[in-house]
Amino acid sequence: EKGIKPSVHRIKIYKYLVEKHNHPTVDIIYNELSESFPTLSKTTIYNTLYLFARKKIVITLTIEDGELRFDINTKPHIHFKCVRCGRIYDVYLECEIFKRKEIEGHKINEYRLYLSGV
Amino acid sequence: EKGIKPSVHRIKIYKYLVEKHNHPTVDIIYNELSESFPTLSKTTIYNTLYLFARKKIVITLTIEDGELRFDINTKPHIHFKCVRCGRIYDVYLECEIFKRKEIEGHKINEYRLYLSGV
DNA sequence: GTGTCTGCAAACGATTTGCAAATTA
DNA sequence: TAATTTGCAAATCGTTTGCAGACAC
Repeated sequence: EKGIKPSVHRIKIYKYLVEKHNHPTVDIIYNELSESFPTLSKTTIYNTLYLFARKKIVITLTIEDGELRFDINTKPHIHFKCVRCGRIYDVYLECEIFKRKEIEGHKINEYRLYLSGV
Repeated sequence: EKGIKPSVHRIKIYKYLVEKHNHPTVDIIYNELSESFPTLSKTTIYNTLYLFARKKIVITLTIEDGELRFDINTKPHIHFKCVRCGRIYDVYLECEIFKRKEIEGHKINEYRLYLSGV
């Protein structure tokens, strides 16, 4: 996978991201995976996720202040957080502003749109 | 100001936000204000900013992961961060998606759009 | 065997809390 | 005076680092 050695831990974390495609924090992954895999450490999850992020296998999100999450879906899209159930959903909507490469003469590299509601 | 007692510290911090209208972190405020006001503590800045946020005098931003910033401009608008100079600019652009109150049957309370570029 | 991966434990930095002293009404 | 605000110091939490042992080629 893009120049990453497939260790047991990395495969486990990768599969978790693909199968759940929730938008987990490090803690969520740790809590869920360590049940079936008790020796897994948080350090390894950090290592792996930041490795994935560097290799552009995942993107990072901060929808709510101070909550870092990871998304295996690297295509540009919008995130919607339900304030009632807490889940995060991917939304694909056209928005003409996202197609612009510059605004008022300034180059734009990246768009992040977060929505919240019910 | 909306049911907040105007102590010396609170006024100082409020004026800072209005005059600079940068989008400071707690540390930025602390570093700049403590020069002219050496006894000011970070605790007070936290207290004051969270008080302002509760009273909706400021909004909070997290453009980059793990960096909490505060904005005295509570009107809905877009934030643009220049990756070269690090400054954050307010952008007012029409975007038809922002006017929608619901998407695919789900109510939307809040839109946050962050841009980065040069 | 060499280099990489893992995970404990300690370090770290931002934020929060407890509480006593200072301030304000 | 009574209630609120301030700020030090300690606690806490998420994240990072150092390093030694385990693992993979």
